[in-house]
Amino acid sequence: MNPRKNSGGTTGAPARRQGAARRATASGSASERRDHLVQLAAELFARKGFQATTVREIAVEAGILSGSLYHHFDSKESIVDEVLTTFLDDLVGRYRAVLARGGEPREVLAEMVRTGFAALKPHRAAVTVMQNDWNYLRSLPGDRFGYLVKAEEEVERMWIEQIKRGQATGGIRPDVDPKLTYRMIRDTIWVAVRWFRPDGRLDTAAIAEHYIMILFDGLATGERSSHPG
Amino acid sequence: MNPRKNSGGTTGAPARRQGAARRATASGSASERRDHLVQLAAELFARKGFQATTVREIAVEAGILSGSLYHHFDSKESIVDEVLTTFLDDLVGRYRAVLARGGEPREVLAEMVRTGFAALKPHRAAVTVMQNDWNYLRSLPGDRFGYLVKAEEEVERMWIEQIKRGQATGGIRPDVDPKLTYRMIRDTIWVAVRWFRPDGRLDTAAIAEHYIMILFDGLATGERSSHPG
DNA sequence: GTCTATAACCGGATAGAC
DNA sequence: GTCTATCCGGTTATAGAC
Repeated sequence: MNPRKNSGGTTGAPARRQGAARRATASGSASERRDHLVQLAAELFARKGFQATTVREIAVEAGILSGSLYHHFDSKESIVDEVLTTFLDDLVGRYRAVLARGGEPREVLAEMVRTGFAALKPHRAAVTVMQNDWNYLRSLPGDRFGYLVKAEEEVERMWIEQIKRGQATGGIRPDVDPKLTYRMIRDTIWVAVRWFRPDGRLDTAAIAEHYIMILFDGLATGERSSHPG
Repeated sequence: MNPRKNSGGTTGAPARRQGAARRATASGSASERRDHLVQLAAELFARKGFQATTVREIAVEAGILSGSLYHHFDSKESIVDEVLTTFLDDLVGRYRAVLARGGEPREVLAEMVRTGFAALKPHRAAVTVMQNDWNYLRSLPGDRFGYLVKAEEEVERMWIEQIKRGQATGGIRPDVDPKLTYRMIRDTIWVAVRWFRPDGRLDTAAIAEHYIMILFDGLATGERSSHPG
């Protein structure tokens, strides 16, 4: 069996690339070819949805026939698996780096917001797939995509810890619910992939600063607690 | 042809129920039956996604066979069409009512936020379908779902007008981008359907007030412009 | 590494009996 | 209004030639 094939099953993200001691072959390595195929598939999954994208379409996009795809991948699922894992590994790594740098909770949170928005551009397709097809992929028999939940839980702990730390040390107002606040921040970042355009009026950095401004200082002018309700 | 069937095509939402002069039949009217089927289908669409839900599953849920469904509906698409239209008609009507009451822009915006969150409970399935399958449905040939865009555009104009009015009259800070701000508010509301549970710790009213607090006053303690960055 | 050919299956939709 | 029976096309995946 081709060692690069993802046999999936019960193994989570950590076990995935045991064959990943990829020799750097002369040029146009097999792993580059594979990554290219994954990228093509990701774009199609993002545009049409995972289920609505056929392996034939992926193959046509790559200039081969559908049967040939199975030389590279076990199944259609293993392709989307690789799309999502690549994104999550990168994101979690970046969050860890932000936390490792330390600092005031409010600064750390702002930096995490910037990290999230910054991921929209390089991982646009993967984020879209995660947004649209997360429910479906999780519902598949077996826990092939259980690592999605594991990664989400780790990220949630990171955010909530900073929010609570900010409340304890005084930078964050104590009367907000940490978990609810985390969810709203998270959702606001990732759902932006629906309207964000790389060539649009605002880049992800500008969007991040705009959101950080509203998130910390609010929309209202004048004194606090002057909002209606 | 059965007048209750939605032949879809180019007609938008307003033209839909020309046959809707439903006689109130004795009991368990045909329209009630139909609405029940739509509701069952909506739950399945929300849980598994539109494409992953088969007409056979919908039929089984209703205790009939798949062929029998076609006595009530033209197609699977016409079912999801009805799910979304019912929701959008209700939502747009409620927004219009809020605007008709008038008031300070900040009060109006807060009331619109409350209106959105309040819709999560009665329209949970429809909102989920809109979130997950909007892209796919829009991509279908023909503009069968063009009314989705029309309704979204009307709602966008409503929000942005209030934000701009607030900036002009002084209640909303002038240095935020109205369109960007609208998108973030909109997304924060609707994406909450992913984690909102009707029997959970917080009801939609509490979630709305929590969000309104952060949205207008911000997360930070102390003076303005003290945020990092 | 790709192609040809095809297996095995499942999807939406229809026609007509009852 | 529902059932029976079925059509027809599309889907993933496989086997073996080149």
